[in-house]
Amino acid sequence: MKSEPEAFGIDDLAAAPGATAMWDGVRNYQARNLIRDHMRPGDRALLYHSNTRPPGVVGIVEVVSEPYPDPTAFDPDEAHYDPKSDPQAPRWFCVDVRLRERLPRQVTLAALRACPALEGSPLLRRNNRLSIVPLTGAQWGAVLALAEGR
DNA sequence: GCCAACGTTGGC
DNA sequence: GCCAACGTTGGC
Repeated sequence: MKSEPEAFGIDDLAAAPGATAMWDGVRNYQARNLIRDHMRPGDRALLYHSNTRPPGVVGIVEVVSEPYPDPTAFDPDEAHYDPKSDPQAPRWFCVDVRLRERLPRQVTLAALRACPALEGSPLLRRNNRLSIVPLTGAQWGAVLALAEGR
C-alpha cells in the first residue's frame, strides 16, 4: 500500500489513535477492486513511501476492518470528493489499517529493483501508478529479508 | 466508439 | 523542476 509520507506516512499512522487509520482516498478502479474484493481483517500489507527520497518500503500494516464505502467520496469538502459516488451505490472503498511494525530499516526502491526475487512484480513496473499492488508470499518474504539484511 | 487534450503520479 | 506514462474526460 503506497502513500506519500508528506500526505500520510508511517509517522502519521503511528501517531493515530491505536496506530489505526482509515485508508481512504483510493480513486483507481484496480486498486479499488483489490480493497473491495480481496482485503479482509487480518491481512497484512507492506507500507510503501512514494514521492520521497528515497522511496521504499518502511513498515508492515494489518487490515483491521472489512472493506466499506469510502466516506470521503461523499463529502464535497474532501479533496477526493467524487460526486459520481452515490451512497446508495458506492464507487470507492476503503479499509482501516493498523501499524504492526516499522521495518528495522527502509527497503529502498533501488534495493527492490536489485532483488531477483522481485523481478516482474507490478510494484517495480516502470511508472507504476497503482497505489495498491498484490505481492506473492515469496515476494513478501524477499522484501522482509532485505529489511533484515539477509 | 474514437481519440486528442488534459490531469495526475512518481521517479529522477 | 522535469518529464514519461497512463487514466480520464469530453467533443464529435
